[in-house]
Amino acid sequence: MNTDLILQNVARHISLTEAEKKIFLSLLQSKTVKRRQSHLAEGEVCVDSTFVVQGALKGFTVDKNGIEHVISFALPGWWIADMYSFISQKPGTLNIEGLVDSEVLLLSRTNQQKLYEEVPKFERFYRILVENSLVASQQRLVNNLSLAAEERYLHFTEKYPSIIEYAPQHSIASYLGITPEFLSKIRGRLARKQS
Amino acid sequence: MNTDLILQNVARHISLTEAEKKIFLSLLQSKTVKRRQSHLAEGEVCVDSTFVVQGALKGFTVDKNGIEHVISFALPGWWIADMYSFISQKPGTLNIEGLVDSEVLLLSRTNQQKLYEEVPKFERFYRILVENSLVASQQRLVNNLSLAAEERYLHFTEKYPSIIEYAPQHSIASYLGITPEFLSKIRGRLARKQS
DNA sequence: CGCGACGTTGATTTGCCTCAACGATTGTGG
DNA sequence: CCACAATCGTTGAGGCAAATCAACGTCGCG
Repeated sequence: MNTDLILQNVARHISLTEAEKKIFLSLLQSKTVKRRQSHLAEGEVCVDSTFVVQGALKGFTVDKNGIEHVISFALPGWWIADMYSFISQKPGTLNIEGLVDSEVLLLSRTNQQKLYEEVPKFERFYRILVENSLVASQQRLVNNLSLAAEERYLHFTEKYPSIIEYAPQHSIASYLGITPEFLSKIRGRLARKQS
Repeated sequence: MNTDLILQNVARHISLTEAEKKIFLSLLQSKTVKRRQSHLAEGEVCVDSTFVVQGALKGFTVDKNGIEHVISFALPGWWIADMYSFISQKPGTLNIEGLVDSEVLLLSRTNQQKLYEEVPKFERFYRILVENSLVASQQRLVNNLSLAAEERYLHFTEKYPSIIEYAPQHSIASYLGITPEFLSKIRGRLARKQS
């Protein structure tokens, strides 16, 4: 189990003694998620919060017409979960699967609660984590409401250049809220402009 | 200062002793925000997290074409802030103003930090609060990506019937991500269908 | 009263979608 | 190691949901 990245991630917001680190790590479970393999499926309860050590995942919902809507990507150092389901421990609507073969660490809801009790500092850690997610989510909302598709794409490539290396183009289109065909046309236009 | 509602709000997630309640309340400040009065303006640092006791507020950004985009409403019992600015204490992009004459309570960032130190339970309280906001924000993203304007409007009226009593129609249109004209047409269509 | 904010309605335009066809890769079973 | 299917991106023609623009009626308020 490669724990460097996650300890580093935690250390950005709270500092732990060696004993606390040990407790934390003992509550984690490691897993590999292969490319295209489902890690969480719609209708299941999201038992674990997932930390990506290596590789890349995507989280998405499927609407009544069978269309995928990518809600989030997760790269090394990022957390991903169906927050609604994870918090309520009721069946959720999110699917999570590997974009490439990946290494992840799991913290179950039960273990998270244990962690809060044994090392209360983690309340702060997760508060900050969730605060940052909220800021990002709201920013994305604003972008979707106020920018045209082409601008959203340019923002995206600037903000998350590394995702482009992992995610197929149609997943990026889905994340941006447009069809793959239309993203292709945007890219064509931009490439022509460039030259 | 009417503190019943906010103590009730806190009690939903953590329980406080009388002494802790006293500390908490001593860190709050009360204020009235009149209809159409700005409570927070773009470019300012969001010093306070705002709890609505009575009335209603809206939070919105203004894009480069001068178009308002309503990010959130806040009714009695709800919190509102420019999360990005509040957390980082850097100038933000959100505007907040009264939809009607309102009573609010303010918790400044400094006092919040004090609160975390003096009553660590509040770390948990705000974690849960932010978790719920995040779930709502993500759900809204999904809706915007997967539903047509009419469906979004129907969802909205079902989920937030009370907002309709306070917010003018063009603010609701903005929240839904459509123009006021188009919302008017949707409502016309629905009314005709109804009868 | 008269002005500004608000909602409505219609004509026209447009950003993005749908559908369909096609090449280039990838991967998989025989 | 090859044939074949599946996945992925591209391109074009046509269509639709929602935007834009403009005109108008109503209401509340200084």
